[in-house]
Amino acid sequence: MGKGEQTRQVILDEAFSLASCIGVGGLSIGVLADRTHMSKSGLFAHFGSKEELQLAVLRESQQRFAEVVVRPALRLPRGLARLHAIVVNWLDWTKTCNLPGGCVINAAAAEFDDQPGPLRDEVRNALLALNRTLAETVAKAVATGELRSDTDVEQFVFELNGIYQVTQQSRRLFNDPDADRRALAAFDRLVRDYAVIHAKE
Amino acid sequence: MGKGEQTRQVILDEAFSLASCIGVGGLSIGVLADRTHMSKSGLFAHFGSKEELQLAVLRESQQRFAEVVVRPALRLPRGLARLHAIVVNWLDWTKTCNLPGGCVINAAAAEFDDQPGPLRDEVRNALLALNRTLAETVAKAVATGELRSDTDVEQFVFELNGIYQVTQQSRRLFNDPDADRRALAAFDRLVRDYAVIHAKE
DNA sequence: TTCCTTATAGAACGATCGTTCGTTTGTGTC
DNA sequence: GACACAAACGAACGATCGTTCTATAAGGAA
Repeated sequence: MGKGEQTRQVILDEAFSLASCIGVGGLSIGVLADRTHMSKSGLFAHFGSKEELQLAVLRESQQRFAEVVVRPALRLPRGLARLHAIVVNWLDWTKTCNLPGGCVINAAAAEFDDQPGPLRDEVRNALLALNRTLAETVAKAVATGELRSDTDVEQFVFELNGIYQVTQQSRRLFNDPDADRRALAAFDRLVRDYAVIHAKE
Repeated sequence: MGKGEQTRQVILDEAFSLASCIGVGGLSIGVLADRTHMSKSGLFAHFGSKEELQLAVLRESQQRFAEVVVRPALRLPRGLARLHAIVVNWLDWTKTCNLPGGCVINAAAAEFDDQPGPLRDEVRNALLALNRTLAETVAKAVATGELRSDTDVEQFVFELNGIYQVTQQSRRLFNDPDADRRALAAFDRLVRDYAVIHAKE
């Protein structure tokens, strides 16, 4: 890895955790230059524009998410076991990665949902891809016979997203110590309602 | 109402709908002055600081929320009917009010959850108050015998918040035409799971 | 070492930020 | 109409924003 790639990665690391706290929109070249002990122009040259820097941060976030949340779960057998692993990794990934201020993309989703442009597109595509992954995982749990065959997969994913978002808010804004427990309880209720009934009595 | 109060309200109206699109943190005195056809200093004098303006917007949002979401529902009998009304009003209130870019406070929650200060406190208190209202409403549905007596009220409210947040995201970021339907389906599933079983067979 | 490329620094640009100040305009009261 | 007070303006402040330019320093291949 050349010198350029190397420092670019250092910048991205810093931008990543900074954006976690103040949002992708709140990133500033000057502040980032200070934190990395570089000149503004030197840092700027690596990206060409502020927007490109922001996009790079969003792509970095996607990459780490795939490595930390999705990939480890792929080693488990398809079905509920894998789905459960993804959900747990998902809920914990802000702790696993260097995300002192919560998921970058999720915050960016609320920030840019009304501002058309490349940033909104990037966020949108990232979350659409995540939903697709979740949908496939749920569909496999239907295929294995663990979830009912008439399961509304899209609805299932919809509700999963709700659980994730309220958990983030409860943790970050309310400092609710029960957030994780409640999230898992909501997930259990979701799975139970869609689960195949094995025995009648 | 004196002249001062009058223009202050004009400013707040504009700031309110602007903040809906770009966030409370993205508000700027200059832009707001242009939109209201005032000078920066003239507008500034009404609030004394930018932060005070932002706080005023958040308080304005709380007031409108109470009028549009909670109050109309209080005319319905306590219990599931009232809870249902609140949820429906809640999901629709960005359409009812002048909120082209979604709920101001909810966006601010994601924006300030990592930045200590008066703004975070205001958002936090607003959402805590909402959760308290929701909890009381759910508790009354338990009291009327419509929901099971062992209902975990906090869990119920937790999941309600999840439904609200994912609905906002689905509508604003994904332009999902099914968002409202899915939200109501999730709410129905929530109520059904906690409802008292009337007949056994 | 030599040479070319890449990476970083430094200074400056125009724009916008929130804020302050002094002045002018407007409103309401005696 | 005169007066007191509130409201709005216009100009300017220092700071920071993203960006551009030119020049210096470092890196890597021959």
